[in-house]
Amino acid sequence: MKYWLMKSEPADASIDDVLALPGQTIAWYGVRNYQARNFMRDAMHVGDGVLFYHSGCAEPGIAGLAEVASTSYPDETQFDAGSKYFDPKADRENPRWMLVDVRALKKTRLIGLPELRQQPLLEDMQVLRRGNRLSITPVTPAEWQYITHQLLGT
DNA sequence: GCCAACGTTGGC
DNA sequence: GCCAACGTTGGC
Repeated sequence: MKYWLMKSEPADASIDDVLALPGQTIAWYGVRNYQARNFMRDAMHVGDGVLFYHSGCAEPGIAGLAEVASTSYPDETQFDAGSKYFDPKADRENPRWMLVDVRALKKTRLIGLPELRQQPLLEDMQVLRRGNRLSITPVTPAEWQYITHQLLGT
């Protein structure tokens, strides 16, 4: 059992949007970074815990809890010439971009960046590191425990 | 294999 | 809109 933080722009797919989908599940399309892809392809397992993070918005921070809901499979948008995620170098025999399904479990109160940065226990969290741009980062069990229990009271 | 140019992310 | 950080591309 591993834990992850996954960023989504709420204008694109917010925690509310995903909770409103059938099965509360979304294919995590659009990742075009090899490190993030490798996490989905090689390291994630069904049932892994996910912190659903809102980025690129007025109030960036953790907005909900989710879980990995599938093993990895090819991201269809790489083959779609009409998609902004189209990759001309990808082909079906040799897909370049993989994704997993993510199931939203619940919306939480928003834990913003300032609040996260204020916690000594979270000072090494990857998403808080200077210059971090990775849209998927591993979360340690201690960080997960602290966020879900101390900050969210679950 | 080096590295400059360029594009993107994402907080502020 | 700005800008720091960093990944990718492509010429050499």
